[in-house]
Amino acid sequence: MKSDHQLVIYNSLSGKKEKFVPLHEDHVGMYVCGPTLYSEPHMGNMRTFINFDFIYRCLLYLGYKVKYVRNITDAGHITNSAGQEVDSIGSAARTAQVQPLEIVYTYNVKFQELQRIYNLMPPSIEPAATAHIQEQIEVIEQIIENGFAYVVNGSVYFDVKTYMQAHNYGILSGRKVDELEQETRALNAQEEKRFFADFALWKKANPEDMQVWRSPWGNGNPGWHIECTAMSTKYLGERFDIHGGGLDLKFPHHEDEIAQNCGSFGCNPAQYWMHANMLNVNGQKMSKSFGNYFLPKEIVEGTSTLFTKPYPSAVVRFFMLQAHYRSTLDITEEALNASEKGFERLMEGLSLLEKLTPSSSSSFEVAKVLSAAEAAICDDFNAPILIASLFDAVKYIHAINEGKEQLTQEDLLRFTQAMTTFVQDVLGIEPSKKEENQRLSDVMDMVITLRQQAREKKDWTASDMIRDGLAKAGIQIKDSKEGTSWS
RNA sequence: GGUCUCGUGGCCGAGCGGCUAGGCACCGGUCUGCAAAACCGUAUACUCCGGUUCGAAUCCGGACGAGACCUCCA
Repeated sequence: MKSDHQLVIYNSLSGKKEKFVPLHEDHVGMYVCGPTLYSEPHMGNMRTFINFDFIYRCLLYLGYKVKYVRNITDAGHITNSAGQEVDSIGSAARTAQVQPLEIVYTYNVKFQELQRIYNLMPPSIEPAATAHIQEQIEVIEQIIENGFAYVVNGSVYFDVKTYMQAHNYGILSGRKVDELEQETRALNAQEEKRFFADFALWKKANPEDMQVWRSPWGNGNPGWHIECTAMSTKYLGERFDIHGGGLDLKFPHHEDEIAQNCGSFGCNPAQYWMHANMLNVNGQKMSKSFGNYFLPKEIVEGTSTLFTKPYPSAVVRFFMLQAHYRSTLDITEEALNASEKGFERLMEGLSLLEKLTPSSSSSFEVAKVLSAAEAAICDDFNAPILIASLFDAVKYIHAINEGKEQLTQEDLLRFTQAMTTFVQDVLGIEPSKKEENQRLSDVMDMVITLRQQAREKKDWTASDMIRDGLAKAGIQIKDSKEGTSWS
């Protein structure tokens, strides 16, 4: 445990930055809402997962023992814009003419692959909703017993009006239910609900449902919000430290989670609620309904029509971390290119660091240069500031290389370790792996030698022909004092 | 319509009352046969109008603009 830090976290519940004090010293329980596996997660989804992966890594860096739970939604009734119940997984299964579990399995495999591509650390536990139906039923039973839910025709609804007499519905989202009431006039069509704001805990099965579970109220499906309550409670307890998710889940999903937790166990599940902001494309939230979304694999493979070339996943990840998690981020080709250049500068600085020659004394304090980096982490996981401080460090690396600054062997080692930790462990950026193709590299050695010979003979026509020819093949020649290299 | 957030230099994006954020692009320099690359350096900003303050991008009020949520969404 790093003793000399004070982590501050922006708590959505209070709307303020607060000192982070875990419930159990040195331990952190964190729950993050994961993907619904009825389609492939898009880039916006990935931003949220990348942000919480970064937060997870920061907590580990600070020395906490973190239990990180991120669920997988593979069941659950949802309501669409027309007010009808739609089982998104079920309908995807019907469209594809396969069983729901096949849908879930297919996309789960893809999601796991994306986690590897984007270098997400695996959570401690990745529980699936379908494996916790019994736990969900038990929570619902508890809510009914406490008088905050009612059964209608094989379905169970959360009783928001009764709940409001004892608790604050809207504590997270700041919504006043009375205001909502006026706006939702057409709502009385919802026959079973007593009150428009009531939400389903359990939904009676429809004849066409492909996934159905038994319950004390008959066959049916769990409501959308209850799985998170059941699983967070099972793995982290009735009360834990951090609950995270995308900003768009704040209402109703997280608000209802709080209601369910209070309604069953009498407490808000999380001390700190954290919300990651959206990824924008063309100034709008990336969303299927806007048609401005692309897949995390498309940007890596260069198959998205939005971009003219592929970008390595590490560059995309780096780009995302150059914005704070609470800010919206606009993704454009121009911005991505800027990040790519910066990424390479950072990476080259890092590899130069390993080649530096030590001196007999140090001309600056390594700890001082990197204190900004740790301070940034502690200030609500400020990744952009962290990155800025690493670029400052890169300046020092070059200064050492040019003999303007010196470090002893010991300090150099310290510097290298710290930089590697920040870049690889905290930011989760792996140096881009160059394909080590021995044959190509042998050929290139020869080509470069030929060009060098031509240059020595001042045969510029030949040397430029080689250079231009290589450029056409996508290989860039870099001349420097130390010799010629390529990439 | 209601609730909320935001408006920073050519672009992305930090900042949360006084101190150069950072990256990219631009421009200048070093290097170079030329170029590229690399490195160094300079410049450019806080939507508008009021107010508070010795001092405001930063706080308050208003205008305009953008976005999110209110319905599935990371």
